[in-house]
Amino acid sequence: MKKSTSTQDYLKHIYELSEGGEPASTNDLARVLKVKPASVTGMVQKLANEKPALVEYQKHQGATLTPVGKKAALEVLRHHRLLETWLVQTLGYSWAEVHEEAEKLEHVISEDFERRIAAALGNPTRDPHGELIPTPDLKMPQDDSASLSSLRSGQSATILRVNEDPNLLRHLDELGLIPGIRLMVTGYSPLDNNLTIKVEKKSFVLGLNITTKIFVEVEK
Amino acid sequence: MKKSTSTQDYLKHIYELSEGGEPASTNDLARVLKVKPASVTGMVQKLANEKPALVEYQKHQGATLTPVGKKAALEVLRHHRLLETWLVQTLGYSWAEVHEEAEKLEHVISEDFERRIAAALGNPTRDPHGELIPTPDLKMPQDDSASLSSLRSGQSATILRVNEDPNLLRHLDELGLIPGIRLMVTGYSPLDNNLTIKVEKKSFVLGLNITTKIFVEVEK
DNA sequence: GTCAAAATTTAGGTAAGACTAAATTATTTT
DNA sequence: AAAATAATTTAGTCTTACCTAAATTTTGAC
Ligand SMILES: [Mn+2]
Ligand SMILES: [Mn+2]
Ligand SMILES: [Mn+2]
Ligand SMILES: [Mn+2]
Repeated sequence: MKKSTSTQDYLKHIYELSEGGEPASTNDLARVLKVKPASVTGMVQKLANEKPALVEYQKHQGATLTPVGKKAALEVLRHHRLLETWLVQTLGYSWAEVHEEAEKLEHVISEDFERRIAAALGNPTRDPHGELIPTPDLKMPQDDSASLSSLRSGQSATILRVNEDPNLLRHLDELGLIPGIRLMVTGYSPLDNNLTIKVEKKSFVLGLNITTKIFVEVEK
Repeated sequence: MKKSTSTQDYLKHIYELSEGGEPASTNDLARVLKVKPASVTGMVQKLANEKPALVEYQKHQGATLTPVGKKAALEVLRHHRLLETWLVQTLGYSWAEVHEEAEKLEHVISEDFERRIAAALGNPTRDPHGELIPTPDLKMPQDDSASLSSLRSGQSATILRVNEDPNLLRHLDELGLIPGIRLMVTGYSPLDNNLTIKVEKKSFVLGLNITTKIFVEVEK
């Protein structure tokens, strides 16, 4: 029942690509997995014919996960996000550096290792990017964050998560807008949806392009 | 140039089996690698035909490492031993539990990861079992330890390493005879080569079967 | 609704690295 | 020195997961 590295990566990426409701297309999977579309077709057909089936697949309609496949995907995702958190906390990796390392380690660590790092980290619920970490019984917790773009003047909030786009990440890192930081909205421009936000003593004006990609917990 | 997990394990075990001077035999490799002898023949032939060659191989004569193969073997061994040290130090693994975990991780960590854990541990020279860790430039350090069996009454020493035999390990663990412990020889029996040793306030009499498998640094 | 472009699938191959069964070579025993 | 036993190698398969090239299906522009 132990799944290959390849299978685990397929399941993880099918999970991520189909989170929005749409099945993951052959082409999109090929892109994120860095293999040819023809290879993806072969692999999803195989995963759909396993017993029990890991994916639901109809020709030309893309792939979604069965409950069994989803468990397996969340297992890998839990490993990945715990590992990223742990590499950052204990080995001084930067936010940006951890991904590749976790991408390889996620497939080889034992359940014991998983429990040990989770415990050592105090059973965190989010990774360094702010992504939710699946629970030990492999459920994805409900995301209670709100988009920064939905806030208005006077509201305060703490950053939980930012989109993983590397360019955005670097930009926000320079501004100090990273998970854990507290901010306050001091202005809103209805015409262009710009928000003025204040962090510590500094203020920035941010466009919709940015504010929709920052997720926060609003103070009541 | 990046070597497969399989190749890395072959090289590591050829290194270990041929440390005594004799080439590693097909059968012995099959045993430690948990693979059939026929598979070993195929693989060592392949490794001998790589350019540059990783092993020296003559039909029926077993395999030894070329300088290139030896570097690669020491690389894996360094990873393995650093990982074991680190898992014990930072995640509370016991002495006995680490091996399997390190066996898988050794093949996937980056050089950056290696440097980070080495630095975090203070660049250790021995792993938790007391085995020497290859240096960053992949040389095996000179082993300056002496067998406990060579000591005589009045000499004091610190345990550096014990043989990895699981039964012996458990026994010595109960007696508190583990790397780092200081002991003194208080008696020697020429007829059976038994040694009486004192650790803290306790004394034990140990036979040659045990004393030849404990390695120490003698105090001058 | 037709038709070209884009996406997807099929068919046929390759490379690693394992296995089994049979053949060969080496080592012991007598 | 021959026979028996043990170790090793060869030959032929299998599985996994990739690839390319060609065929097909779907979609979007007119
Ligand atoms: Mn991965
Ligand atoms: Mn797990
Ligand atoms: Mn290994
Ligand atoms: Mn290394």
